[in-house]
Order: sequence, then structure tokens, then C-alpha cells
Amino acid sequence: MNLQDQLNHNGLRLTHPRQVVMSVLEAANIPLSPQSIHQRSLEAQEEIGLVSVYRTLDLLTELGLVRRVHGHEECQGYVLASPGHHHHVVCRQCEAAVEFTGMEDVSLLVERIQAQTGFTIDEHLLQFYGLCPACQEEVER
Amino acid sequence: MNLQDQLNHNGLRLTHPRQVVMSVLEAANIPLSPQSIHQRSLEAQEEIGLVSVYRTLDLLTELGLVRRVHGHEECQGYVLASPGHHHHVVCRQCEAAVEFTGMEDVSLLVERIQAQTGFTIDEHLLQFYGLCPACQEEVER
DNA sequence: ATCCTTATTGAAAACGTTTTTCAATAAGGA
DNA sequence: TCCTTATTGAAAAACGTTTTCAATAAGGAT
Repeated sequence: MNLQDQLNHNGLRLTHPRQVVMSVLEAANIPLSPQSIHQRSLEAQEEIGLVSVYRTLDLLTELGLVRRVHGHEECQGYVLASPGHHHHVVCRQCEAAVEFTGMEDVSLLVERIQAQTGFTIDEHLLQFYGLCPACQEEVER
Repeated sequence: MNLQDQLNHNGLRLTHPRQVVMSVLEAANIPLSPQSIHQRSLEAQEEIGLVSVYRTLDLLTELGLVRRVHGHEECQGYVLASPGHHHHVVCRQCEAAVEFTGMEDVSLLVERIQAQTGFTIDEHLLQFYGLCPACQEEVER
């Protein structure tokens, strides 16, 4: 199911700004702020309004096509989401973000905490920070 | 080494706003935004300027006494940097925050992700959201 | 291909948060 | 107690994000 259909099924339309935001995110492999997405759209000679970037990011996030990521300094970072519930390891130095899968350990943890505290848990926030392989090498030199 | 000495050693001074921010953070054990720290200082009849809250948080973070944390919606959250790393379950309804311990599962997870991605991980952000026992009962009625 | 409805856009204005500026204040060593 | 200067608070500036609204264009219907 492509973007066009996914939008139309919800009574939404495939517009120029939406295509541009998607292709900018596809080209970049690091989380981008709304500002820098807008910047890159201009550099690509695809003028779209900053306001539309914000609106499009909200929409794409809701559709699950894009995921919001918290950088160390920049709070509003967006990356393309691969399907399923994923989390990111973010590099402290170059801001590269890598997704990882297999959250059985978290499910176990959730169950234990529910039993331990009596809470029912329906959501969690999990993110790791460190150094990516490339930046590790740079530091060693 | 107390706060007073730690500040004076660096040519800094122990002032009223700094004491207030510290005691607000000590009283709350969940991440607080600059705004809500300010709010709580007013409620405690300890009027300090919002500007000083910002400046004090920067300072305390630099001194390593406070740590910045990214919340789900609110990006600027600050907690006391206690040596023992702990996490919270936060109630969606009444905001109650309960600490839980025993993070062996997370250590396992960290090791697996390090092996899987090649990153070295030195920090993580983990928080759970749900309903506390009291609010669960209320919902059932 | 054209029309028609309405989702969507972009510019401006509104908004909230964070930072800067600067004169007045107060911390703490002499 | 004095003196230096780090620090404060209020106002203004700067910044990022959201809202408003008339104009536009997407895409189903004709």
C-alpha cells in the first residue's frame, strides 16, 4: 500500500508538501527538525511552507509513517518509521539514530512492574544514548 | 561536600533561587519543567523569577547535580541527578509517580542492543505510563 | 475533460517558551 | 562593616510552534 492509497483511504490527499517531506526524510538517515526539513526542501528547489512541514509531520506521525525522536539538544527530531513498535539508539556525537527490534525484555519488565506496583501500563518511553561505531573510532584516534 | 561549598569552590554563590530550585527538585522525584519548578516555588511561598529558574538549571546541570530528561510531550524536564539510576511509572490521570527498582532486564537489553548495533550505550531514558490502582477503580465505576 | 466539493496550502498573526539586556541587589571575602 | 562582583528580576528580544483565514488544488462525480 503506497502513500497515495494510504492517504486517500482516510479521506486525505497526496499533496506536494507531503511528498517533499517524505522524500527529504527518505534521503536523510538522521533525525531532522522541522526547521531543517524545511531548509532541505528549499535546497532541493521544492519550496514548501514551514507551516506545512509541521502539519505534515503531525499527520505522518499519526499515520505511523514517521516517528518522533528526542535528540540530546534538539527535541523535535523526526525519522522515517519502519512498521512495528521500535525504539532508537541515538549517537551523542553525530546524532545518527538506529532502530532496534525485539522488545521481549521490555514486555517482561512491564509485567513485573505491573505486578509490583499495581499500575496498568499502556505506554512507555524508551531511548538509548551512546556512541555509534564510526564516532567510537574517531574518539580513539 | 554540601551545595554551599560546591558553589563557593567555583567562585559561585549560594543564593535564594538556587536553594529553592534544589529543594523543589528534592521534593518532587519526577522530571519537572522550568515552568512547573517556578510554579511550585510560588506555591511554596518562595517567590523567585522564572529567569533564575532557567539560569539555575543550566548551572546545576553543568555541576552535575541535576540531569536533563526528555518527557513524552514536555522536552525540558529536570530531575535530581541521584547516583542510583531509578525510573518511574507515571499515572496518566492523577500524575502520581511511583519509583521501581531492579533493572536487570534493562541491563540485558542494553547488552543485546550494543551487540546488535555496535553502539556503546552510556545513558538511557525509560519511563512508563498507565493508571495507578486508585484511578483504575475510579474508571471502573 | 470539466465541474464541484472540501482538504490543504501559505502568509500573517498569535502564542508560549527561552534568552538577552541592564540597572539594582546581595553574597561573602577582606 | 565595607567592597567587589556574581546574581537577581523585569522588560524586551529572539525563537519555535500553533492558529487563523482567504486562496488554491486534489480527486471523486458528472
